[in-house]
Amino acid sequence: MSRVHDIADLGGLEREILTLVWRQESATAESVRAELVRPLKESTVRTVLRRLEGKGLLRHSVEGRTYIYRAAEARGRAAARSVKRIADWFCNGSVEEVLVGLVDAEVLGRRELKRLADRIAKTKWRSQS
Amino acid sequence: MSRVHDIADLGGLEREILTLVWRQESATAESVRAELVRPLKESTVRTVLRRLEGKGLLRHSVEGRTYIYRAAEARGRAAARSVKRIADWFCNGSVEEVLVGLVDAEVLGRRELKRLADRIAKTKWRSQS
DNA sequence: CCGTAGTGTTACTGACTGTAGCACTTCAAC
DNA sequence: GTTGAAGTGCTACAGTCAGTAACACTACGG
Repeated sequence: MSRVHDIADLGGLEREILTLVWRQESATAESVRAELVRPLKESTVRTVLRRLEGKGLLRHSVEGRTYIYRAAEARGRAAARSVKRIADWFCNGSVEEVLVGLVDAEVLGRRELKRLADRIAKTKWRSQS
Repeated sequence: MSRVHDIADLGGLEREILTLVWRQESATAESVRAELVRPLKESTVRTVLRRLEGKGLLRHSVEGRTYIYRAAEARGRAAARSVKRIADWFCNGSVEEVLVGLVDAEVLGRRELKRLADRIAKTKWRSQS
C-alpha cells in the first residue's frame, strides 16, 4: 500500500486537488474545498485527499483535530518522474528523444528552446560546482 | 469519436501493442501477436488494435483482406505531446520547470544534460536555417 | 450533556481495460 | 457451388478505479 503512483494517472478531480495543495503549500479539506470551482461536499474532498495520500502523493500531519495536508514531492520533481516514465515506456528511456519530439512537434518554440538550453547550462553549473 | 488520446493513458496491453507497432513500422494482427510475450488470442489483439485506432493512435490500410496498421504519429512526437500535457497540467505549461525537475531528481545526469543541450542547439540550427 | 467540526468507513455508479467468443464475409480449392 | 480457412466486426463479461457522497463515530467547547 502507499506505493507512489504517477501523477499522470490521476483522475481529473484528483489532479485538480493535488494542484491546489501544491499551490497552497499546506492545505486542509476545507481550504481545498473553498477553492474548488464545482461545489463538492466536504466528505468528497476528504475522500480524494485520503486517496492521494494512499497513492503516496500527499502526507498529512495533525493539528488539533484537523489534518494538514502537504505534497510529498515538489511539483517539478513529480512531473519529472512522470516524464521519465514516458521516456522509459516509449523511447527506451531516452529523454533526449522526447525533447527532440517536443521540438519536432513545435510544442517548443525557438525562444523557449534557447531559454531551456541556457537554463540547462546554468543548472549544470550549479550542480557541478 | 476518434479523438486523439494520450499515450500515457493507455493500459498495459495497449501500450505494449502500440510499442510493437512502432517497432514493426507496419503491423498486422498476426505480426503483433507473434511478438507478444503472453499467449493471447488473435481476437484479443485485434480488439486492442481497433481500440488504439479509435483513440487516434493507429491507422490502418487494407491489403487484400488484411489490415495493415501503422502508427499515426512518430514515437517521439506522441511522447512529446504527453510531456506537454504534464507541463500544462502541473507546471503551467512550462517545460522548463519539468526539465529542471528532471535534473533536480537526478533522473538526468550531467552527461545526458550536456548531450541534451547540444542536441537542442543542433535542432535549433536545423529548424532555423 | 449536547452540538459541532472533524474524521474513517462504506457504497453506488459509470468508465475503461483485459480478454475472448461468435457470427459474418470472402477467396480459393475441390 | 459448396466448403474451409483466414480475416473481420460485434458483443460481452469481469475487474479496477474515479467521482461522488451518506453516515456513523469521536472529541472538544460551552
